[in-house]
Amino acid sequence: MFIGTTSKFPSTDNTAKFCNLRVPCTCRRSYGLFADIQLHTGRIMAKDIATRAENYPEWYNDLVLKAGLADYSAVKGCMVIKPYGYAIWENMRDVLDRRFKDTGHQNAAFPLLIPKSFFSREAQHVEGFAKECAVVTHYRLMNDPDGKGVVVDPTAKLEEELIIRPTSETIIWNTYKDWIQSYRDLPILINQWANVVRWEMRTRLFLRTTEFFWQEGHTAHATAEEAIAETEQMLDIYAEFMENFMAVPVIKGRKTESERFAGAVETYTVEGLMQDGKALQMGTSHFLGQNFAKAFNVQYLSRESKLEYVWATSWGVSTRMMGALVMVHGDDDGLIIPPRLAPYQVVIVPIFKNDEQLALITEKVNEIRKALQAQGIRVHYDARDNNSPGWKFNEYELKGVPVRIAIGPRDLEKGTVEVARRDTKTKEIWEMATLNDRVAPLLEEIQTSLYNRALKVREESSHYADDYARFKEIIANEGGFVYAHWDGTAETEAKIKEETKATIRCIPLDAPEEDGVCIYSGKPSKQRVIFAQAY
RNA sequence: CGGGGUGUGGCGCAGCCCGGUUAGCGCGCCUGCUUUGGGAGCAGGAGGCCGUGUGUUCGAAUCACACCACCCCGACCA
Repeated sequence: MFIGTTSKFPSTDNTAKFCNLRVPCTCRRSYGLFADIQLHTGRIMAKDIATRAENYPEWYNDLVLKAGLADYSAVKGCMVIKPYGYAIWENMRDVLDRRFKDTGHQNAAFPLLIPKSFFSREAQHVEGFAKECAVVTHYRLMNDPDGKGVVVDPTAKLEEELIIRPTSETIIWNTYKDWIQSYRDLPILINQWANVVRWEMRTRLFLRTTEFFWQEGHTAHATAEEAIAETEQMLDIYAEFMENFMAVPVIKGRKTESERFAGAVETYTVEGLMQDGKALQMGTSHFLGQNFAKAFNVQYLSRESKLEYVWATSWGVSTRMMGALVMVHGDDDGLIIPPRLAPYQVVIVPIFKNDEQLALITEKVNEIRKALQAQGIRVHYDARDNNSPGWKFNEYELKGVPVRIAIGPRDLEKGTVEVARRDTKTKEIWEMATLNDRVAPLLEEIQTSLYNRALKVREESSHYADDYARFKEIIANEGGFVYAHWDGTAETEAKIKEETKATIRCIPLDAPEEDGVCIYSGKPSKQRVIFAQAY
C-alpha cells in the first residue's frame, strides 16, 4: 500500500493476532459500509454522539467537538483549534514541511493584507475571489461620542483598501517581480504556512470555515515543462502523504475548466471519498502558466538574452484534511487516528486501588514508556485518579488513540499487560517483556489496516454508469464515485450538477482511454471522468 | 442573502402558553469517606445581572417591541 517512502516503523511480519472480544454494552449501530456489523442493543448511548447511520453531519460535528479537536468560537464562521486537534495538524505539517524541503523548497512569509488593486490585475482571479473577500477600510477606532464602547473613526479611512488574503498569488507575484531578472534567479521555490480568510456563506468545522490554516507553495520557473513537472511533483507529494500518513486513499486527477482555480491553466487535485459517499477535495496543485507573470509583469532574461515571462505554479493543502481524517476513519465510538499522525500513539492506563499500587504500576510503566519512547513511539501515561479506568478507556477511544495498554495488579503479578487496538476494538493479553518488540509492528499494522479498510470502502462505493438513469439512481441512492463518460462541455457538466448535485470531481490521471458516449448528451467521449456529490 | 431554530451556573436542558415564594434538574467542579480490570457510590458544598435594550405591570426568565449573537437548511466555495 505504501507508495514510495520507507516506513518510520520497523517493517512488520509480526502481525498481532487479536482475539475478537466484543465489548459488552456497546450500543452503536455499525455504519452500513463497514463489514463488522454490530447490532444496536437499545442501550442509552453513554458518549452521547450521533451514529453515522442516524445523522452523518451530526456525527461528524460530535466527533470534532467531543474529541476535543476544535470548538466554535465567538466569531461567526471561525473556529478554535484545540490542543489535541492542533497536535494532529502539527504532525501533518511537519511531515509535509519535510517533504517540501527535501524537494528544494524554502519557507517564507508574506503579508496578510493585500492592496485591493492587486486583485484586479488578473481577470480570472478577481472573478473567482471577489465575492468572498474581507476588506479592511479603516485603521483606527475611537470612543463612541454618543456613549459607551468604540466606533470606527471615520477620519481614519484608508486611501487604498486592503484585502485580507484569500490566497497569496497577487502579493507574491508582485514581490517576485523584484526578485527575478535573469534565468539565473530561477526557479524560485517557496512555501508559506499561513492563515487565509474566505467569507463563506455557510461554514462547517474544518471543512469550510471563514478563516483556515494551510500551506501555499508558489514557484516560478523558466519553462512551462519545468513548471508542469513541479505541479505534478507536488501533487504526488500530497497523494503520498495522504495515503502513507493519513491512511486515506486518494485519486489524482485534473479539474474541469469550471472547477479550476481562478487564474490557473490547469488544476490538479487529490480527491478522497468519505464514509457517507461524498467526495472531498483534499488538496490542489495548479499550473498557472504565464497568467500571473503577465498580470504582474514578471520577466527574465534568458540565456539567449531574450526577455521572457516566467512560468508559475501554486499548490496547497489545508486544515480541511483534518475533516477527511475524521470522516474517513472515525466510527460510532469516536475518532480513529492513524498511528503516524496520532499525537498519542499509545496510551497507558493504570488500574489501581490505592496509592501504593499506583506507585508500583507507575514504576513499571516508566520502564515501559522509556523503552517505547526510545523507539520514537509517542506514549501517554494517564495516571489521573479522578477518572475510573473505564472512563479513560472510553475517552481515549473517543479521541482515537490507536493503542491502549492497561496495567493492573494482576498484570504486575503475572508480568502481563492488556493491549487493545482502537481500529478493531479488540484486546489481548501480552507478556510485558514483549512490548518492546511488538508495539511498533502493531502500530504499523494498524496504519496499514486503516488504509486497507478505507480503500475497501472506496472501492465498494465506486460505480460505473453508462446511462443517465442509472447515473441518477446511483447518485441519489448509493453515493460514492461514479465513473462515467462526459462529452467535455461545461454545459453538460452544469446540467448534470443542476439535476443531481453531482459534480465532476476530476478527470483521473490514470484513467485508460476508452471509447464511449456521454451519459447526458450521447456525444462521443474518450475516457471516463469521476462524478460525485462533494463537500 | 432567503427559510428555520436557539440564547437560563463550565456543559446539556426544564421553567415561559397561563407573570407572583428562595429559578430547578442532569453532567461537570470542590471537600470527605468508600471505590477502581469498560463511563463508580454516598454525604456535604460552591457556582446565575435567565443574550442586550426599551416598554407594559404593584411585580417580568415568563407578556410586547427592537436589537445582538450563534447554530441548522438552501444558493457560493478549499
